[in-house]
This record gives sequence, C-alpha cells and structure tokens, in this order.
Amino acid sequence: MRYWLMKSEPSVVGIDDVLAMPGQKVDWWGVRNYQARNFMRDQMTVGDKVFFYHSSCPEPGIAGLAEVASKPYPDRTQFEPDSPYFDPKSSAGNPRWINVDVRAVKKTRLVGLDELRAHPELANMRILQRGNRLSITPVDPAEWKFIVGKLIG
DNA sequence: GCCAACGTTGGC
DNA sequence: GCCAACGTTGGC
Repeated sequence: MRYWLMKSEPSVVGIDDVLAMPGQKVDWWGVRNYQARNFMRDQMTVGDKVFFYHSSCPEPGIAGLAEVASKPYPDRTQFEPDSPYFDPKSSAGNPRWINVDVRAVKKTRLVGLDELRAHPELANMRILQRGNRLSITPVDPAEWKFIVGKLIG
C-alpha cells in the first residue's frame, strides 16, 4: 500500500467531475512524463491512497481523497489522432503511455499550498519544493496521516 | 503574462 | 554522448 499525490486541472477534470462519473472513476489519461508514467506502471497497486490535487487554477491544493482503482493499462488518448495527447510513435503492440483508473472517495475542503507550507511536518513534500512540476508524486505515510488526520479532519 | 525549473530534442 | 535550444509546467 502506497500513498500518492496526483495533479489534475479542475477545468479539465476536477474532483466534482470524477464524483459524478459512473463508479466515481476516471482513467488518468494525459500523463506524458516518463517518471510519472513509471509510478503508475511500476509502483501503483489497486487500493493505493491518493490525494486529488487541483493545479493551474485559482486555488491550487488538495481537493479530495481518491484511490487507485485499476491495474496499469495503455492510455487511450495516445491512439486518438485528434487528441493533443496523440503519440505517433505509439502503437497498440508497443504503447508508450500507461495509466491507471482513479476512484474519487470524497471531496474535502481545499487544503491550499500556503496551508501545507505552514506545517514543518510537511516540509519535504515534493509538491512544496521549488520548481516541482511532476504531476504524480509519492507521499510519505507520515505525511498522509498528518494531512488526513490534522488538516482534513 | 511572467518566469524559474526542468524535461526533451536534435545537431554535432 | 554532449549540450544548446526549445517546450512545458504551474505558481504567482
């Protein structure tokens, strides 16, 4: 069992959108970074806990709790010629981009970056480091416990 | 819109 | 394999 933080732009797919989907699930399409892909492909297992993070929006921060809901499988958008995520170097037999399904568990209050930064217990979180751009990052179990127990309540 | 950080590309 | 140029991310 691992813990993760996964960024999504709420103007594209926010926590409310996922809660409204059948089974409260969404395929985590669109990751085009090898490190983030490898986390999904190599390290995620069904049931892993996820912070659903809203990025590139007026209030960036943790917006909900979620969990990994499938094994890794090829990202459908890499095969869609009209998609900005289309990858001509990808084929069904040799897909380059992999995703998992994510199930939204519940919406939480918005825990913003400034609030996260206010706690020394969270100082090492990848999301708080300068220049961080990785859209999927591992979360330390102690950090998960602190945020869920003390901040989300 | 700015810009720091950092990943990717491609010429050599 | 190096590295300059370029593109993207994402908070501000």
